[in-house]
Amino acid sequence: MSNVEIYFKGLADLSRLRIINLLFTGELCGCDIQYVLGASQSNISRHLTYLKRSGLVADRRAGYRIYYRLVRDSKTELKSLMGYLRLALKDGVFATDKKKLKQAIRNGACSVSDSSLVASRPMRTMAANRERLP
Amino acid sequence: MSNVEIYFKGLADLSRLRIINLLFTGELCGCDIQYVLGASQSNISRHLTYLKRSGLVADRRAGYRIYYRLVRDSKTELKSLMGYLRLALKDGVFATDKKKLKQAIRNGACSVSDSSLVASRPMRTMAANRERLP
DNA sequence: CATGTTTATGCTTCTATACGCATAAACCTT
DNA sequence: AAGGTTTATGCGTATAGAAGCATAAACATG
Repeated sequence: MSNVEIYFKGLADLSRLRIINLLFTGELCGCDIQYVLGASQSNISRHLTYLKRSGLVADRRAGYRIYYRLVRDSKTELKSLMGYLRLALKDGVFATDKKKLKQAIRNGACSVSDSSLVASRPMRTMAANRERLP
Repeated sequence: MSNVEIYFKGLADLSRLRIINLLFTGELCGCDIQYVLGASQSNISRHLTYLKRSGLVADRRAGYRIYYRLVRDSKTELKSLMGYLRLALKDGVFATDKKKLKQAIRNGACSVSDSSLVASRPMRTMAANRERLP
């Protein structure tokens, strides 16, 4: 399959677009993504696997967490696609998702975009996320 | 569904990407698209319907032919997406498809990008297309 | 009106994918 | 080693999309 086709197949799903939208904020661990989307753990995991397979998302392990991020490819092609996404993901669910994420981070979610802050911030667990649920 | 999602679902298919690629050349009628992709008529028709529903392609009728074209939306968002596509669709099938199309047009396919040429060019039918097939 | 050209659609089949549930796997802390 | 947190995966099911075949619909010309 051509890159283009792979990218589009990866992006042709609302949940995955919502994840991409969140990742524009910075690196996130799976549990925070799960919290914002309000979906099941296996669901989120599968979508993240799909996005990795498509070459749009990369990850790194840190302890028992895995942090996901948008790939920073230097190729013009991918940059252009990301540029479009940044433009296009802004209304509706995408906006409310971002608000929800920021709120969660203020309340001490596990993810931080600036990894130098990790040590100085309280570590919140998934249980803590669950407590934030309505 | 958000626009983004609709666009990506519309583009998450190789045949439809190949069609978009051809339409960058200009307006095309269904039979020439069919000839280049080498697919069945109903197949092409369905993909074109899908692309129209997604808001990526527009059409106009001229006699018993229908000419399809990329939408020329002034919104930055869609322009950005089209910009990406123009960048990304260039290798592999996309390149050979374009060659095949140009060849077909030289040989007198029904489609012309410049409608002012219509009168002065011989009208070729789908039967003519079939004759060009191997 | 009869015939030919192009496009659309109803129907069926096949495949891909999304989701939930349960369980495994990787890693941590104590 | 034991128990807790996060992530991955196997399995079954439901749904969406893609393709082929036949047929209808829209339009033209003679």
